[in-house]
Amino acid sequence: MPKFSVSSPVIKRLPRYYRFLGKLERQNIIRISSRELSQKMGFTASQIRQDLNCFGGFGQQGYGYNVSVLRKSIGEILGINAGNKTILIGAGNLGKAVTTHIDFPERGFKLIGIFDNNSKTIGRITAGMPVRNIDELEPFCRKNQPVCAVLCIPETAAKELAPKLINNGVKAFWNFSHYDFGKIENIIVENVHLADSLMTLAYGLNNYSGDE
Amino acid sequence: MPKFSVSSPVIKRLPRYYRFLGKLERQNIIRISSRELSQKMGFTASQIRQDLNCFGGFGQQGYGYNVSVLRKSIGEILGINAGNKTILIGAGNLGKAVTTHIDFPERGFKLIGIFDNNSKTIGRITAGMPVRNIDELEPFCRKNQPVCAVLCIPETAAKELAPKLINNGVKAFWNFSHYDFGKIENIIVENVHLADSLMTLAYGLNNYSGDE
DNA sequence: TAGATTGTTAATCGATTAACAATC
DNA sequence: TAGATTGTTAATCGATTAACAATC
Repeated sequence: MPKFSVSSPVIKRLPRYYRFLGKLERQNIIRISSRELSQKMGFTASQIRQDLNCFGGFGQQGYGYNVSVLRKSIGEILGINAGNKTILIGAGNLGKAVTTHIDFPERGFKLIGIFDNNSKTIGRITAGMPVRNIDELEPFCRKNQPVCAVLCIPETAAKELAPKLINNGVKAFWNFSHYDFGKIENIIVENVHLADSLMTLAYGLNNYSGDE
Repeated sequence: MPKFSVSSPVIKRLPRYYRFLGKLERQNIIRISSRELSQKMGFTASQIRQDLNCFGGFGQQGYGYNVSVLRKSIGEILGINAGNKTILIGAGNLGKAVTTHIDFPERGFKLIGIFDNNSKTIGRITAGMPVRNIDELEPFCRKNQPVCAVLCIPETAAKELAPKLINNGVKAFWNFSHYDFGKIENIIVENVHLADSLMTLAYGLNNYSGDE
């Protein structure tokens, strides 16, 4: 649907639009103009119209945008209904939190397996399924063909497992580890560097907050 | 130290530099040129030199940069030793994971209190301290003056608590909730929208991965 | 129809990259 | 000194904003 390759700043804004439109929908707001939406979201109206027009004309001159139609459209663009088969590796504190905190189906993913190497954790029921032994990882992949892996493991483990997963057909990684994938053809990686985020906050706190 | 207000893309790269320099240090690498570092990190050498020169000349012509000096300098710029007093609100799965997974002192923060409203959670020892009743939040703030709050709570709770925390002198928020702070004078907010991150990955998976 | 607001083109702004003189 | 590599200025690139004709 996109006219051509859409720039990454635009794509990163799509979930935000989706979220805000959801809020509007829950407030029973039927239509909204780019100007009203811009005020609510802190973007410019121009940017909103530019962004949306990367994917086609969702609005109507003189009227604006239909909230629920627009939300549904953005959901489709994002692939919210794709149900991409996904495994999660590392059922420690972080892995468990991700598993319980994120509504995978709602975001376009289907969690089909959880793995860990810790004998205390293996077998425990998490998100309705038993944590599997990491030894079963490759056979499991061959059989069930997950396309996405969530990495809640240390850097060293990620470094070791990533090539194996790629070999077994995994195309996308949600990477919470410090392992650096670099650029790999046809593989997409979304890094979540929580510590980096916190350090950015430290910078702000020490340089911009308060009376300066 | 910064010559003048440094742009946000630069600041967001600082933790990454810090992290990579740490790796180099552990490999006992003493010096590195911007070109070598650029190859390792996937930036251009030009960008690295530009970025660093926002804060002063850390290098030496003909030599490059001293790894550990540069790392230490970036750490100081980020405020890694500031020990900003911090409270965490919401000791559910996500809050617990953040508490255990993030090394706060290492990032410039000192965790001094954890709060929840769930009677099952209150009193439980987490990160070496008891989870406090949310009712104690304001008195605690008045007494202990935290400058930073980590919000691992739902949007509604964040909406209610944010103004109270600001009133009590909190200057910085690490916000895992969907609550939208907007722009507030002298208050800095670092949002972590995990679901947004995952949806970005969905987009990539459905549009760029594989043979397209 | 007149008013409103989009879709889209053009102008601006900022960030990245290239180039090179300064200098270790 | 000669070679290497920075610090910094200038050129390019891309993203955001402004403007306006198209149109509901």
